Amino acid sequence: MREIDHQSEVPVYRQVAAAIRDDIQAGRFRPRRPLPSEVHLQQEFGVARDTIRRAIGHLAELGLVRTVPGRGTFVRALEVSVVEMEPGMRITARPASEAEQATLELAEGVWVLVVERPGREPEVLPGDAAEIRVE
Amino acid sequence: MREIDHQSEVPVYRQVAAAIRDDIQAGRFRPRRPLPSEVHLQQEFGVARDTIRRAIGHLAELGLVRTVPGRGTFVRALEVSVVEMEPGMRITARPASEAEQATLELAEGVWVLVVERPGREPEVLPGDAAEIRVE
DNA sequence: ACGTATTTGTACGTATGTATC
DNA sequence: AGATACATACGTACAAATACG
Repeated sequence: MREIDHQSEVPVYRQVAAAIRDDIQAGRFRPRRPLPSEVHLQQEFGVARDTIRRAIGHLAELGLVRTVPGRGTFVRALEVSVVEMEPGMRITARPASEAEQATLELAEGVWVLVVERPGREPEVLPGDAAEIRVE
Repeated sequence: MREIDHQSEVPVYRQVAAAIRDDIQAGRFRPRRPLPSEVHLQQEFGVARDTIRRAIGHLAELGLVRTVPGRGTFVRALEVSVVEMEPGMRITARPASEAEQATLELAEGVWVLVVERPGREPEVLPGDAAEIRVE
């Protein structure tokens, strides 16, 4: 059983989320690998499944994990793409297709950025892990 | 009791969300006014409070409403601001202050855009209801 | 092709805490 | 202080998606 303080003013689900985040950053839960199941985590932390789901939901909002129904919750391999704006470039945004949602490991509702450069193929980036810069 | 189909393949909380959204658009729930309380809605729709909260959470994600602990859930008066980018302008983004969260009716976690034009006061816009354009 | 086990999703209920009025 | 409203947390049950033998 893990270190949860039910008396703390910080909600249990946030404590759990922080613990899982730390585990991800410590390498215990690896990118592209699933977290333990909700039931497993529930037992490990000694909290209700509801609480685990809130914790995971919070991490999903932050873009750290991504949940797939019937399969599990996976640690996102997230690298921020940095795009330097140059003359003639165009960047547009649109909802991700299902295929993009899968290959880019996007949470539901996350958009993609389409980067168009003259004479090149358009590039599609995850909207929640891209940075646009201008000199 | 309202029109909920528990056999439908669309989840109850989405049906409730749709019904509330329709009520907002039909003017039954007005901008800047609170929705009925969760307990009231629970009785009106004949579902669990949990389900009402999911429905409201969904609407909050869409930016249609905003929930304030201890007070209620309010219909957002949302107008999309359109900003035309011109030479010399700068737009930056940052987390909303508490004051901005209140006056701009922002959900938690929504950022604001700061629009700076030479020789003018900076303008602060809600990040979830602003559109930046370039000719 | 089919059933079974696993995992997440939804929905219900109940209790208690915290914020606001 | 008391009433009202949202927030968190517990529990339970079943449905739906997936994976596998």
